[in-house]
Amino acid sequence: MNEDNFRSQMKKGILELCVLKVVQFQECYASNISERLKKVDLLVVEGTLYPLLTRLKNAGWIEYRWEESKSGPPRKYYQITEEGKVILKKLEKEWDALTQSIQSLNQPL
Amino acid sequence: MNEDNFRSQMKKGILELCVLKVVQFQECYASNISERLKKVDLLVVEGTLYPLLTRLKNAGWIEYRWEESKSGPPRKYYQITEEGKVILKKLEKEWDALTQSIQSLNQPL
DNA sequence: ATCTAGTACTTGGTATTGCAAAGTACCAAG
DNA sequence: CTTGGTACTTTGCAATACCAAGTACTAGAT
Repeated sequence: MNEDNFRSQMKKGILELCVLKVVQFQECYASNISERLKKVDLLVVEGTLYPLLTRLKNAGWIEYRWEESKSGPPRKYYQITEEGKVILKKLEKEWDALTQSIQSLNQPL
Repeated sequence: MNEDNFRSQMKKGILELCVLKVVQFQECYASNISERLKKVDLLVVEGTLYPLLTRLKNAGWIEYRWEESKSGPPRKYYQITEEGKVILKKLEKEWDALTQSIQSLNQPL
């Protein structure tokens, strides 16, 4: 056990929430999302982000359209679906509840 | 992907923090910890808690002493170590930073 | 004494998922 | 046509939460 890996471990399971939060406002492709998360010190590497986006898409929470790029191959621009918006609200509630729970452990019994 | 498992997924990686928070105040054995976490809806089952306690002990963040019990086998009473207290402070800072990061995703760009 | 129930701890297997690394594919500039 | 940049994909590994079964000890009932 190593505290240096702790942030990475903590991220497990909340990255879905973070990605949904990012794409809820506007269409993004992977690099947009990656940059946005990087700005808030939630670095996600390709090997994590792309499979995650695929899982979210297969779950029907996000969808994408192809768009040509001037500088390279076409990009998948993701947007949140109506179902995704519902899920996002649920996940945000769960997140708030979790932070409350942990907060409550700051005092004995 | 299924939102019902989300809370379980979110817990990944933060249970160490929760257990350290619980044992920082007083010696506990596994059932004490389990009950405390259950009260704040952070249910942890045996198969998760016991290996977790072993990992924390092997990392030197907690230690235990045996104590006889009137109703059953002896119990391992865990307490936090000095090193554990240092780690706990670090993890709490990481946790605060993480919640700040996620909070900041609640508005566009 | 032996059996049963309750408690405490341990162990083996599975599924999930973040990550590293390698691979594929497309485009533009030299 | 080669090189470099960008975008997406795939494979394998490691960590770990969970489930399920198992071990071990004590106390009380039969």
